[in-house]
This record gives sequence, C-alpha cells and structure tokens, in this order.
Amino acid sequence: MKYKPTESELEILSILWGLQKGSVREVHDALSKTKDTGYTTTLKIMQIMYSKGLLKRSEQGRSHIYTPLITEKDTQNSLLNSFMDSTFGGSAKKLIMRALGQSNPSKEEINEIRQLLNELENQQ
Amino acid sequence: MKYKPTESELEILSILWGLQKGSVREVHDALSKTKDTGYTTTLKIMQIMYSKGLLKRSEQGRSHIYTPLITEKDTQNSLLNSFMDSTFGGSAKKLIMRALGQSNPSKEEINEIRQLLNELENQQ
DNA sequence: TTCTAATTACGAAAATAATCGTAGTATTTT
DNA sequence: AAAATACTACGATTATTTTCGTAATTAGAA
Repeated sequence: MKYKPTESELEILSILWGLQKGSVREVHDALSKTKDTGYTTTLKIMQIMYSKGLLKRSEQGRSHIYTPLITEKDTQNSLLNSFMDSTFGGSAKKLIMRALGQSNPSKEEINEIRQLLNELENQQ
Repeated sequence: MKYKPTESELEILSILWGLQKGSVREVHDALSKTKDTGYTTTLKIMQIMYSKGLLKRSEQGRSHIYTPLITEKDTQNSLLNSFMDSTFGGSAKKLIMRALGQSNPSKEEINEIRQLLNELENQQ
C-alpha cells in the first residue's frame, strides 16, 4: 500500500481507474488526448507496471486487458502523505489551509467541508 | 513563479528557508540529520541550484553563503497545484477532504479551518 | 614554514524514468 | 494468397537527477 508511482505511471493508472480496465490501445487513445506520446511508449510503461505488480492482465485475443492492482484511494493517500511531508513539513493543517486559500470553493463545497469538520470533531 | 524543484532541491530549499541563508556546510550538516549523503553531493546540488537561478550567493572568506531566490510560499503553491492536478484531478475539495480525513486535526486546528471557511464565504 | 583541514570546481558515473525503433506474429482486408 | 494492419516483446537510447571522487586552492594549526 506504499507504492509511489511515477508521473507516467500515475497518468496511466488514472485512466485505468476511470475505465476499470483497458487495453494498451484504449489507454493510449485516452492518454493521447492530453499528451503527445508514442504507442510503444505507453505499451512499455504498462509492461513495466505489470512486471512491478501494479497491474494485472488477461489475454483477449492477441491483446492484453490490464487492470490496476492498487486502488485510487490507497495511491492518493500514499502520495498525499509523501507530498505533505516533503512540501508542508508534514503539516496537514498547513496544506489544507493553503489549498483552501488557493482554490475558490463554492458555498456547497464549503458546507461539505464544514460537515466533515463536524464529524471529525464528534469523533474525538 | 512556476519552478518545480526536484526532491533534493526541495530538501535544501526547506533548510535554507529555515535558516534564511547558509553555507554549504551549514546546509549539509542540517541535511545530514535526516539523510545519509556526502558533502560534495550537497555542494553540487547547491551549485546547480545557483546556476539555475534558484539561489544567489555571496562570498564570505573562501566559502559561499547561499540565499533562496524563490519563496517558500510561491514554491508550495506551485507544487500544490501540480500535485492537485496529477493526483486529485485538479479538485481542491477532494484533496482537502482527503487530507482532513487522513490527519487527526485537533479542536484548535478544526476551529482555525472553520474560521478560514467563514472568511472565504464572506468574500464571495 | 610545513602540514592539515576546509572549501570550491568539475567531470564522470550511477540510478531512474521516459521514449522510441525494430522485429516478430497474428489478424484482417483486398 | 498477398498486403496491410494491429499487436507484443524488447533492446537501446535519451533525459534527468543524484552521487561521488579528485584536483586545486586557501586558511589555519603545529
């Protein structure tokens, strides 16, 4: 649960989390919308991810269908912790307040966050 | 205001932001507390940062005193934006709520965040 | 003065990540 | 059947970052 994917791996994981599963072609097509990259580059990275145990795959005809073996949430949590440590000295409060100040949360979002704060307070 | 320092550069910047300014020796000594690394490695990275314009330096005797040319806040903001994009699909709300859920904020921290929410709400 | 310690400069190697070309196969189209 | 197309496998290259060894220089100590 501690794996920190590289930038390229994360892009591919994000697509696969959205699709649930997909072939290299499907992932590459989605990736191409935002990134100018070659098919074999996507293929290679997915093969590496497979060999690392980040993805599993099944045969379908002569191609492979890949599925993530790590969840979006676990990965986000792991990346969040390491980002919080490296950039905000481990302080969640600093990070949160900065993100709040930077973004322009809508009334609804503000209320959702308030709601969560209340829940957290009651847990204590 | 857009520069994204590498991991090693960020470690050094963090130390220099704390010290305001410092020699390679001072930075290296601080860094050594948490990281097993050679003196010339620290030196080299600081020289690279200088050549990139991340640090300025002045002569002091036969050594150099380095000062960051980018602020902690600007750097955090820039890193935060890129992290939010890559890991939380650009959603500040998702990031904030996850960070809140992950950390165990104290009552005081919760209230500080509430305060900020109120201010943000009034700005709208 | 001579030796030791501290410092910078810098090249080069090591480590990691990303990219791509080519070959080999299999499928589909003409 | 032949040609075009779509895959995978995989080595090799490129790019970036990190690490370190060595040489040169200067200051301070013995």
